Amino acid sequence: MPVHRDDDRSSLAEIARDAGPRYRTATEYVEATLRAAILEGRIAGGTALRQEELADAFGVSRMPVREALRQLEAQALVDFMPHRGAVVTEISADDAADNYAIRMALEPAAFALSIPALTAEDLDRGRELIAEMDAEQDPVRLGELNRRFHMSLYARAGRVKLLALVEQQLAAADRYLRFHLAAKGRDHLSQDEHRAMLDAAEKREAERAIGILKAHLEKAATTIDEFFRTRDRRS
Amino acid sequence: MPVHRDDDRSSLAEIARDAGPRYRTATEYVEATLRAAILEGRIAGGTALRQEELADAFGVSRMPVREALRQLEAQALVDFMPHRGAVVTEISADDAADNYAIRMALEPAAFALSIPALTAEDLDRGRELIAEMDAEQDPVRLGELNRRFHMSLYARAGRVKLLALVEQQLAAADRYLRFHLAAKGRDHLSQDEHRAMLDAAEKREAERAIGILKAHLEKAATTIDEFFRTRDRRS
DNA sequence: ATAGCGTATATTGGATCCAATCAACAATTG
DNA sequence: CAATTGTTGATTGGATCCAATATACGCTAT
Repeated sequence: MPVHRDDDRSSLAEIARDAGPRYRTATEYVEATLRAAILEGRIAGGTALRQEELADAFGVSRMPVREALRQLEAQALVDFMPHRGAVVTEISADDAADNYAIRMALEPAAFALSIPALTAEDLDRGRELIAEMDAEQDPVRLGELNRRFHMSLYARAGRVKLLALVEQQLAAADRYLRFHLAAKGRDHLSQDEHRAMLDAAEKREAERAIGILKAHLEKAATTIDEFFRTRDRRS
Repeated sequence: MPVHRDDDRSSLAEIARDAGPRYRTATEYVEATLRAAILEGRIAGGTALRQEELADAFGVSRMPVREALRQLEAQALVDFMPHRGAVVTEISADDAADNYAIRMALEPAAFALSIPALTAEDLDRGRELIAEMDAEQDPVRLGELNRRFHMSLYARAGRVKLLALVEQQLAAADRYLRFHLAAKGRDHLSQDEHRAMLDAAEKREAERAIGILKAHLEKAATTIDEFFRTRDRRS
């Protein structure tokens, strides 16, 4: 009988972890992959999602595709029309405004709850993420880093559902990141404000930190709104 | 050939409307019915939802049931465990706190956007709903009226996704209404505050209106939290 | 010529069937 | 006797098949 040393458990855990996320069901796999593709802008708004086509592409039958589409519908990433199928929801100036209205309501609330309980580790993680963003070129990775930075600020809010909602809205905002980069250029991603938020949070100056966050979001909302306005005027 | 008079259209529209919501797919039907049952507290948290059982009860096959459960999962009303099935999410003091944290972030924001644009019709509708609530005994109907009253205040916010999210959270709050009524008794449902909010909104005193709303939500959150604390202490 | 109606085809919605997985219990081994 | 390993029954996940519906096109009648 083999002795159960602690080493066994930890090395096994490492091996399992390095194997990467393993989808336990086909539905899970399709849903996660499709969602990422939509959020990263690899599937444009308005695209019709044919069940059979997706099934072939993913190497599964139509059924897990259908269940995945249902979940994406509930996340407002696809529109379902009975007997007409699923269509990737369109993005627009109006939708962006909605997204920012929601974020401007939720994120300051989460930040306020989190600030008093933030640890040194949280703040360090935030600083690391800022540094990574400075070096990153790929817009998709940039979006992920930005999302994780914001979440690191809210990590100690202690309200799981609130945080889940915030994360979902942050992910939805990724669909607009490309426009933000197109309008502003990649160096000007408000890293100063990110640093200022961290600084204020570290000093537990909640009012100031939240004020910067609000201004940060407001600015981003304005940038994207202007981008859409000038673009739509051209057509 | 029959002449198309305007009367035809209006009377037909009436008939169709009176016929009630007609579900175009079995999935829609199952999803709406199940969601209502969960939110109204007719299915307790922790209940395992067997697919075959539900299929028999609704007179459909397991497939529309599965798709409906997927959507409810995305709405955080059921928990899915691979190969173990769906379970109605548990309610708790913590979950209630989450729900109120989200509502306290979203609803004041929606109210602020809506107040300047509220019409006389909106305000009248609000008054009607308050009157109906005074007369209503059934807690389920009471929850629906309360939800519709709040939504009438936010109706002109002009942000569809924000409003959809608010409505979803208001519906989720219905699961706690029974506790609220148990703790406070049905006459004391803060109708004074409802009236005060309407009054302030009518006079376009945004600050005051929003202040009352925040206090209103805070009070409700405290009531439910106390209820859970005393109940859990008994066990 | 055009509005309305009927038909054909593609696509989705739903049902049934089979395979995979989990939980509980029995058996076995040290 | 305890812990692990098979084994069995119930339940979910996935595949295939059939039915229902929407869109496009062609036809007819005024």
